[in-house]
Parts: sequence; structure tokens; C-alpha cells
Amino acid sequence: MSEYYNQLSTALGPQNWWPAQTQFEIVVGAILTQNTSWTNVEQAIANLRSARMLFPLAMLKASTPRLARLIRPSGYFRQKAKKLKAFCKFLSAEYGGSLTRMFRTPTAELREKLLGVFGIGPETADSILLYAGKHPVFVVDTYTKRILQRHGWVSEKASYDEVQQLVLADFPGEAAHYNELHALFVQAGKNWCRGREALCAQCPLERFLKESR
DNA sequence: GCCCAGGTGGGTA
DNA sequence: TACCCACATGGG
Repeated sequence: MSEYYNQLSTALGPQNWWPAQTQFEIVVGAILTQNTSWTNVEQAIANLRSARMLFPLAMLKASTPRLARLIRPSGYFRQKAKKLKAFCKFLSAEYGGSLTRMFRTPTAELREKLLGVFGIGPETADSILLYAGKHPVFVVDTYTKRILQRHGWVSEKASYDEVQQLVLADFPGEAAHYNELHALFVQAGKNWCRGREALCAQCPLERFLKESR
């Protein structure tokens, strides 16, 4: 796995994830990007910024329909408005609205609590932990899974946890490394492993594999 | 027009 | 547990 990291890092350079100004903005982005392109999320976040809504308390006080209208470009906007509210309610109830306090919770315990919030599944929970909280977890997304499946690292049916365990076992490291590795997988997926079409011939990982045979 | 995008929750067998 | 389906906009 560390060779994959090296190959992708050389080919793509530093990814500088997560693009955001505050921790809360990362949390919001993590929810809004569910099954949605980042360009759509950017528009939604710009709307929230203009409305001065990128704060837990402001979001908590806003009505769900108003919130939904602001995040409309990100798709699934009614669902996601509920999800954002659910997180803010959770943050307020459990940590007095403080992300700093929330992230002082031990990783495993916080992950379980996040998974209990409506709208937060494993990928969103791990994105929040890693990118907003700098906890050392690896985020598994569609691209990561697709690439590892096509290269025979995991089976077609591998679960989220199985893929995550594989990477953790094979690539022990710190938050900064997991941060970069995931970002590299996503960029590599966008470039060479999109949908049903795989541009494997141009993928640096494929070249690396051929040369090492 | 079609396919795809940095998933999750709910229902059914 | 293992499948299905709804959720919805915007870009290529």
C-alpha cells in the first residue's frame, strides 16, 4: 500500500485536503458531499456562507425549509437539511455546541456516537474524525474501494470495515498520511477509474504493477 | 437524452 | 444478513 501512496503522490502531488476554512465547514461539506459532486457542494456552501449560516448555532436556529433552500444545489436537499440539523442538535446536546470539546472524545467512542446521528454513516463519520478532528482513521469511499477491488486487494463484496482494516493493517501511520492517501485515491479515481469506464492504461498504479512483474 | 457524483436510511424477506 | 429503493441537483 505504501507503494501505491508513493506512485500516486509522485503522479498527482499534494492534494491539500480538506478544502475549508473551519472545522464546522468540513463537517457540513462531509454531509453535503454524500453521493454528490464536490462542485455542487461548493455552491451550497457558498450560499450558506452568504447567509452567515456556517455556524452550529445559526444552523440550529434556522428553519429546515430555509436551510434546504440554501443547500439546494447539493442535491437531496430536504434529506441533507435534516441531516445538518441532526448533527447540530447532537453537537449542542452532547458538547454544548463545541467541536473542540467534541473532538477531545477518544476516537472509537466518538465514532460510535457519530454513527448514531441521523445521516452520518461510516464514511461521513470517518471524514469528520480525520479531516475536521485530525483523528487517525482512514476514510473509505467509492473510488478507494473501486480501485482496490480492480487491483484484487479486496473482493467485490467487501464491506466498508473490511476495506478500512486492510488499509490500516497495510499502511500504518498518522492522520496526515491517511488524509493524503484518501485524497490521492479520490483524485486517481476521478482521473482513471470513473464509473464503469476505467482508463487503466493511463493510471500510474497500473504502470507500476506492470513494471514490477 | 444518458451516466455519474468524495452515501445513508428505511423497508422487506 | 442481504437486497432494493428513495433521496435530487448539476456537469460531462
